[in-house]
This record gives sequence, structure tokens and C-alpha cells, in this order.
Amino acid sequence: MDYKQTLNLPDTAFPMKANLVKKEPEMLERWEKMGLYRLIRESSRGRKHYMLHDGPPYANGNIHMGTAFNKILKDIIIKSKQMTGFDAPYVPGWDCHGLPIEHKVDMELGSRKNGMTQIDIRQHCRRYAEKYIDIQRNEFRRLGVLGEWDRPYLTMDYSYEAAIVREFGRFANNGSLVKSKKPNYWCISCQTALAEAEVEYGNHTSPSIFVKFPMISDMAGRWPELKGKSVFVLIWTTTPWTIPANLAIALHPELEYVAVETNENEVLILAKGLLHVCMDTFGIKSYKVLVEFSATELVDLKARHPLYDRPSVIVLAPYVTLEAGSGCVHTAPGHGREDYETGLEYGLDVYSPVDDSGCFTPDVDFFAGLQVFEANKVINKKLAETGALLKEEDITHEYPHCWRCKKPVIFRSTEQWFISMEKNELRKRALDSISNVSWIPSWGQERIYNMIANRPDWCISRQRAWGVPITVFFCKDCGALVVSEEIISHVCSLVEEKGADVWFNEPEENLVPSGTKCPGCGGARFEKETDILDVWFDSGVSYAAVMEERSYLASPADLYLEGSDQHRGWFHSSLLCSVGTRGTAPYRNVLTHGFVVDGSGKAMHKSAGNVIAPEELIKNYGAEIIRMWVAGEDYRDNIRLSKEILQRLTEAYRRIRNTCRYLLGNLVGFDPASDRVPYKEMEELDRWALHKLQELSERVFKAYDDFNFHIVYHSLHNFCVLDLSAFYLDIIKDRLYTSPKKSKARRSAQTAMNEILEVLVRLMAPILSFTAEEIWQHMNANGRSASVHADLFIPVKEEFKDGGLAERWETIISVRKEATKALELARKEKTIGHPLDASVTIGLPSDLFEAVSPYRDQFRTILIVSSAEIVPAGELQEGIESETIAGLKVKVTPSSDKKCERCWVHDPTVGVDSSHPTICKRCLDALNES
RNA sequence: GGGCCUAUAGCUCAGUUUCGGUUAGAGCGCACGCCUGAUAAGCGUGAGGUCGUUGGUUCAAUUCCAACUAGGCCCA
Repeated sequence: MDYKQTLNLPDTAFPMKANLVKKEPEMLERWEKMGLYRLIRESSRGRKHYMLHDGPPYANGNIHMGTAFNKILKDIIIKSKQMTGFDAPYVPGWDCHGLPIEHKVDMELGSRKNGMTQIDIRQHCRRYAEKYIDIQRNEFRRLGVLGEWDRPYLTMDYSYEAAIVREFGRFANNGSLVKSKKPNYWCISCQTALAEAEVEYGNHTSPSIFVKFPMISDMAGRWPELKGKSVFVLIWTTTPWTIPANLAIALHPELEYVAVETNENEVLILAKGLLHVCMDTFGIKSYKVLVEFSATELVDLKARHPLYDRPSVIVLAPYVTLEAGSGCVHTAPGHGREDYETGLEYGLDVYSPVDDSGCFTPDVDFFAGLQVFEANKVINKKLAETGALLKEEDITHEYPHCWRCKKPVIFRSTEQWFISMEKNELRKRALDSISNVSWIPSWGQERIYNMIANRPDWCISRQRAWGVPITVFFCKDCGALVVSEEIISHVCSLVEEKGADVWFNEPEENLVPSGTKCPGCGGARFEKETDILDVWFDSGVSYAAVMEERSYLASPADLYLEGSDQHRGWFHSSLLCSVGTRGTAPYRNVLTHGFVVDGSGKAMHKSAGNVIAPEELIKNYGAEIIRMWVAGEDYRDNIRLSKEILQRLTEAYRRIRNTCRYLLGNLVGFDPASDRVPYKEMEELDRWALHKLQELSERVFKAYDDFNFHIVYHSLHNFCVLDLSAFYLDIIKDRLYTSPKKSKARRSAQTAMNEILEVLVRLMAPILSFTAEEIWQHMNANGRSASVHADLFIPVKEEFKDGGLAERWETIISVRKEATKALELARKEKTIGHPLDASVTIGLPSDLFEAVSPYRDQFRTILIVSSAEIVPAGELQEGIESETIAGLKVKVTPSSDKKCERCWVHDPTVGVDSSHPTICKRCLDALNES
């Protein structure tokens, strides 16, 4: 007789092989068809909200691992919050305006751009953004990210553009908006301002000059050594054309300076550390240090400009180095970023006497009308004439060039709009609001605090085409700035209806409310501003344009979640916008993650050739493995990605999948409604499993709560591998297979397994979204939600917890561990093969014997051997001594009994019934019962 | 150069973080073996770590402090 047919072996249609690459798209289609996202929204209506506000990725290019990571992390949070019992909507967004898109469109258009209007170009930009929104949307959905994909928020939506204008208006109308000069890259050939991204660095030869600035301030009074000498401060520069704009000389606050006499009573001031280098350069053999000063002694003293009759003041600046020059840095606030910052600090004018074509303005004596690069040699000649030029030579160095015409660019100051950090105490209020936000990890707080504390005013104007205009006017008669709540509200409604294009399409008279008068002169003719807004302002007001606008969302959000670079980006701009207009931060919690790096911890760069694309992984592994990777890595640090990591994840995935498959297979024919065994009547081992399950739930819930998804992942995996596969499931196999189908012993195990699967499938759903759903479809259908994602976590059941039981089983497990070691030795010695060949006797020290002896009858099954006996240590002479538990001995011998053909246990009762001569009594009973 | 952060077995993570103290844990992978009634599965045993480097504090440091190195983000 083939007794195998009489066993209850696992049986399920749930495939062992996941085939994720093929199955995932089918699952997505299913979700799409059933309208899963809507379904979840409807089913959670009325629950407490959890508001995660999506930071908009830029609508350009395909997604990369970083954006994929970020979106999956958000999805895990949304799903876990949803299953915890919140109503957690997710509205994805895109950042659509800005230079990078305009750039790409520029390149696509090429020379065609020349005949085009700004409106034409904007149309192309809009189409370009739309194209990539579609591409990225599909890519994000493919990852299993659930959200309102059919109605995302776009910063180029008319309603969003209107919100930008409205929020900008609040700043304009509360006096925070100021106009002032700021140096920027400027291409004199294209006659346009350039952004950092439009500048390419390349070699360039510049004249390098050392120039003497005579001191005006009296030095001899304080330093008698200098009495009667001509004292000069020595500066060095590679841009002689900025000398006419010199207003200051910067020294490093912590460097030592010297006054050195070179010849004929001439004294030079320079950094002590560069003295010898400089003297060598000048070919000065004999010189004498007269005085040494610290920089702080010289600050505020005045030198005279070498060409003009005006002072050049000595200031301190941290960026001064000893790498080159004299340690005294020529400072022209109108022509350098650092010079500008220093100028602001010391209240210097942003003097930039150069016009659009790069020529000196008429007020510049000697050089008016000269183009700056041409002017270099003229200026040097003039300096030489006045005796100020100490040394001149050419040097080749890295210098910024225009990305389009490849010509060297200059730094030049132009009028820009700023949001003042001080006018309405924006800086102070922003800093105050930071402490009301929970920053995760906590160091995020210090990081953004330092940034806000040290940042200059926010320059919000861009001389570009693709963006939302700065909607202010100037009076054509008196030049006054004209902006008001009425004007902003009028423009807003126009933009709402026609998009921001209306600003460029319509003449001024159509953009102001009729009857608008200049508040200064009463004039009625206006000129509109043509600058557009910094795109950081666009996304910075998303809390207003999205969270406040949509009825089912709310602001402040519970969570903003982006990479750590966003402390300078979106977290930063959103904070300034919200504090500036609402007086409070737009978020309660800010979670940051690190960056995706390669297996060795290096950043992914095209040039390094170590970039891995999401598309490639989806094709080879499936999105589920990427999701597991997102969960498994501790994202506070850098997030590593390599082939080996993926390999490990794939194996872990199979393990979890197979454990669930085994549970499914053993639950065939089990209807919990009618077959469930009451807790009190369950076998103790099954109750142990339920206890461990509650511990798992507790740990996982806490981990989800703390956003520690790697703990969720490790906990789930460990539970499947250790508690289930290697212990619980292995032991109950015998009971499941050989007991009668409907026996209480078997139903008890199934009751536990059913509970385990119900809990597991939910706990894993936020991470293993595809697989959990697949399992869900194979589970008993009674009263089940249409999707696991529309269901809730099963709360920890206190009634399933039994600490005392768990403790007793800890002891049993520790004894089991010793027994398996002894079995392994016996196997090595070929005494046994399968553990069921063995008969085991365990000698235990008295305390252990006391603890374990109530379970002596169960030890055969616990050890999965044919017979097991527990005796006091003294009664066992032979056997292997344990190395870890003192006094414990294990004796393993081959079983002398016959092997039951049905249950494979060697048992003395095999053959008791002549009609079934090859099976044991237990199996005989089982056969008779069923 | 500045701000913030990270550094535990081949890989992913625990732990020591509010008190520094006996042989630093887990899983995976690897090696070896078992099973063939979870089978392109399952079980067992074992080998892997001077806890980034160097100093300091201490009776004692992977754990505290400093510097350095490597790496990351943001600035310059």
C-alpha cells in the first residue's frame, strides 16, 4: 500500500517561483482595474488623517535609484500608516519650471529658437515637462507605489501657478520684498546672466598682478617702527579689470601679518606666511621685518585706492588663504560672490561699473567704454605708471566659461529681487520655528538651523523664460514699485484662468485692475517686471498650493520626507515660505535619508561607471526586490547598492515567500470559522508560536512607528527562518502530515498557522506589496477585503501572550540545541542519517531536569527523532558532554525499532496489526479514524 | 577650506548609546553533512570580527574625548 496517499501533505496553487518580472505588471493592472487607491480612500473615510506631503521631483529625465528609493520609502510609510488605521492619502507632485528644462528645450530647438517669442519657448517647456511627468509616473507606478497618480500636483498647473503668485504677493505686500544688486555670472558675448549650472570651467590665461595700496591711516602713532616710512598694503589679483571697483582689502582673521621694509623707506604689509615666497617672486634679496601684527590689529584701517582718490578699507574674511598671492585679498563687492558677502558684512557699496556688453561705464576715469578683458593691459599700464604695480605675469588657471558661446564670463552685479531675512524678522522666526518640528534623525535640526542662521537674503529673481513671473509693476511716470493686494488678486485670477503665460501675453493695462493708480504720483501707466521666480519658491509654497487647496488634505503636514540635500532645498524653502506667510513651519516631522552609493560606499556617477538604473533592476529582479532593498537598508546613513546586496535580498525574499507558501499549503481545507481550536485547548507548542507571533507584531509595529524599516525586514526574515522554518514548522510537520485531517492535534497547529499567516501577510504588505497581495489571493476568501492594502494590521492580542510558557520553551530550546549538536556528531560518524533513525537519551542537571521533565513525552517530536528520553544526569553514564550547558549529556544511538512506512518513525508498535504490517499504532489509529 | 553625518564579520543589520566591565550577536553567503513527504525547496554543524587608524582619560574602551583616514550631503 502507498501510505503517502494517506498523509495530509501541503497543497497549494501558490507557486514557489515568484516570477516577479512577469507577475508584477499583471498585479498592477489588477490594482488599476479594481481602482485600489480609490477603494482605500473610500474605505478609510472618516478615520484620523496622516498627511505625508510629497516633495516634487524635477520633471526631467528618467527616475534614478535615489528617486526610486525616496518614493518607495514614502509608499512604505503611507501603507503602514494606512494599515495602522489612518486615512493616509498620497498625492504625488512634480516640479515643472526652471532652468534645466529650459536648457534642454534650448538645445532641442537649436537655432530655431531665434525667431521665437518667450511664449513659444514656454509652450515647448511645458510640453517637455509633460512628457517626463508621464515617463516618471509610469516608472513610479511600476515600483508598486500607490497614490493619486491620475491627479498629481504639478507646479505648472494654472491653479498652482496662481497659488505661487498669491503667496509671492503676501511677501510683496508685507514689505519683505527688496530690490538690490548682487553679483552673478554674466556672459558679455551673449549679454545674459548665467546660472551656476550654465557655467563650464576650463583653462584660461589671466594677468596676475601684485599691487601696492598706500596706507592713509596713521601707522607710526601705533607702531613707531614705521615712523617716516611709506607703508603699503600689498594685494594680488588675476582680474586687473576689477581694480577700478576695489573698495576693500580682506585679511584672514587668524593670520599673522608683517610690515617689511624692502628699500628706500618703502614698507609692504603682507601675510607673514607668504613673506619669503613673495620676496622671491619680486626678486628682492634684502628686506627687513619691522613689525608683526595680527589681522585684527589692522582691521578698519584705510588704504588709498592706487588710481582713484578714495579709500580702500581693511576688512576680515575667512576665505583668505596662503595658497597664493600676499594674504591680502583685493575686494570688489560688485564683482565676486565672496567679495559681495564681505561687502554686505561691512556695509560696502555693491559697486559694479560695467555695462551689459562688459564695458566700463562713463563714470570710470581712464577706462570708460573699454571692454573689461581689453582693459586689463591698459589698467596694468596705468598702475605701472603710478608706481603701484609691483609685479605682473601671466598665469593659466581654471576659469568659468559660458556654456553656450564658450567664452570666459565675468562676475557683474545686477538688480535682483530678494526676500529679506531681516525685514519681518524672517530669519529669527524661522529659527524659532525649527524647534517646534521633530527632525529625524535629530542632527537634521542643527543642520538646517546653521543654514538658516547663516544664509543671505533669498534672491528670488531669475532672468529666464520658464517660470512664474514676479508679478509687480513699476510706474512709468515716477518709477515707483507698484504692487498691492488688489493687483495680486487680479493677476491671480487671470493666472488661474489662463496660466502664467498671461503675464507675457497681455499688455500691462490688462494685467492691473482698472482704475489702478500709482500710489506715489497718481500715474496710470505701468511697466511689468519681466524676471521670473526662483523655482525653489514654486515648490516652497506647495503646502499652500496643494495641502491647503485640496479639501481632503491638510497643512501643516505630518511628514516631509526627502534626501538630506533638501535641508538646503525644499525643507528650507518651504520653511521660509510658510514662516514668512503663516508664521509656522509647514511640517510637524521631517525625515531625511542618505544617498544611494555603490557597494564600496562611493557616490554613483556616470563618469565613475557605477550607476545602477531602476529599470535594469526591475528587468532582472522585479520591483519587489527593490522595495525590500529600501526596507532593509538603514537609510540614515548612505544607502549601498550592489550586485551582492541584491543577491542576498533575492535569497531572503525566496525564504519569506516559501515560508508563506508552506503555511498556505498546510491550511488547505482549514476553515477558521468552523475548524479553529479555542486557545485554551491548543497544544502548548502552538500557543508558543502564537506568543512569538505577538512579540513579532509588537516589534514590527514599533519599528513601523519609528520608521525603522530595516528592523521590520530583519524581524520578519528572522521570524520566518528561525522561529518558523527551523523550529516550529519543522516540528509540527509530523503532526500535520500524519494525524487525521480533522483531528484536534492537527487543527490546533492549523489554528496557529492560520493566525500566523493572517498576521504575517499584513505585516509584510507595506514592503512586499506584490507578494503580500499574491498571498492574500490564495488565502481563505471568507470576508476578506478585496486587497491586503485595503485591510488593517491585526493588533497584538494580549490573550495570545504567555510569558511563562515562552520562558519554559526557552529552556527546552536550549536543551534541543545541545541535542542537535550531538545528532550532528552521530551523523558525522555515520551512526545515523536522518534524525528519525536516532534514539536519544538526554541526561540533565537537576534544575534543568525539573524544568523539562513535564515535557518528557513531547521530546521525541521536539527533537524530531524516533525516541527521546529525559533522565537525571547521574543516570546516564555514556553520552557526549555539552560544552555550553554544564552537566548536560546526550547519548545518540540508532533506533532498534522498525521504521513505520507511513510516518517514518522507528517504533516498537510497527506491525501490531497484521492487516497493516509495516505501520505503527499511531498511524493505524489515524487510518481508522479517517 | 567650512557646516552636518557615517565607519561592528564577505553582505545586510543588532549591541555597547541614561551607568564604559567577564568568551561582541543574528540572518544571509561560504565550507561540510543530512534529507528527498516545503524539493530549482527543507534541516543540521562549522569556519569568519585586534568593533576605520592613532593617541588620550581610566584599574578597565568597540563603548567617553581628540586627531587622523576613508566615504556621503550641503556650502565655499
